[in-house]
Amino acid sequence: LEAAGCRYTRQRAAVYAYLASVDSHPTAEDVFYALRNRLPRISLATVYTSLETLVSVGLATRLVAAGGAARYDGRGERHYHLRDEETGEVRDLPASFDDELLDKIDPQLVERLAASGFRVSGYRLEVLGRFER
Amino acid sequence: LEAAGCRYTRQRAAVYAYLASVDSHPTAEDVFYALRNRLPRISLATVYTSLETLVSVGLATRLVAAGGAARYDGRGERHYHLRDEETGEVRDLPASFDDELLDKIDPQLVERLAASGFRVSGYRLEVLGRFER
DNA sequence: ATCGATGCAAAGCGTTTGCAGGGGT
DNA sequence: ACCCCTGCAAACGCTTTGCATCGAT
Repeated sequence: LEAAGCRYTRQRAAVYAYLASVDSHPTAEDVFYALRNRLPRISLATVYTSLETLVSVGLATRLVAAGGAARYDGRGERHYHLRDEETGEVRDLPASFDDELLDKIDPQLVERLAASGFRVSGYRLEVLGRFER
Repeated sequence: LEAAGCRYTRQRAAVYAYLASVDSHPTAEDVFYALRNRLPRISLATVYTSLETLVSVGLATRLVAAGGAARYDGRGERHYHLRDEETGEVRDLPASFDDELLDKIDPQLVERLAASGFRVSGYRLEVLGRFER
């Protein structure tokens, strides 16, 4: 925390501790309600800013770029996407879609997931980076 | 359009035609402004509902589930995710992260993208489906 | 004629911001 | 003591909804 060059505060520490202790990928609101027991006066705005602080120093990741607008795609064939991490811009990735990619990660993945209660219907792959210029 | 069991309207047809004609992955607002020339009385709400109609009958895809809340992850190691397409719930995928997956799609992908002006910094893979019960 | 779709405006939800006061260094 | 962070509330941006009207079938 302080090692990452950010000031220690009770709230930030609590947000970080909670986030590191669960694997449920909570929303800001989830974190807020989880912390209210121990820190009754914490505000939702603080949770938001703390989370973004943690992301900016690399101690957390944001899984969905909510807040931006939804983007739509009218092309029939499935394909991968390039996403500019700074602007949110999306373009198509010029490469063919691989229906067997999940099998290449693990040949039994889909079956194992089914056995654990997750019915797979597809996957989505985004290459992250930056469009230059 | 009608083949998919949805009523033909000028607005829907225009939204669909525009979406199919571009590869820019427009936002609802982008579509709205693009159509205003031809359909000056179209409303933004109609564009939103038309887009969702197209998605529901499979003629379009929504690339980002904006509107939902952002989800955060405090775990250090990179990993894949499972996403419930109906609830938005996210869990970790129990499989090791493959740093070379992009190379398995195309060994020269990263270089080719660099040559075309996209600097790759990573990728994100989500397995889509449904948590049962 | 029917019933779903449109257009408008207002509400809704998640997120960010302005500002005054508090706490970490 | 300094300055950043917090808490509150209000603003914000994107999306959805209620309702009366319109239009495709």
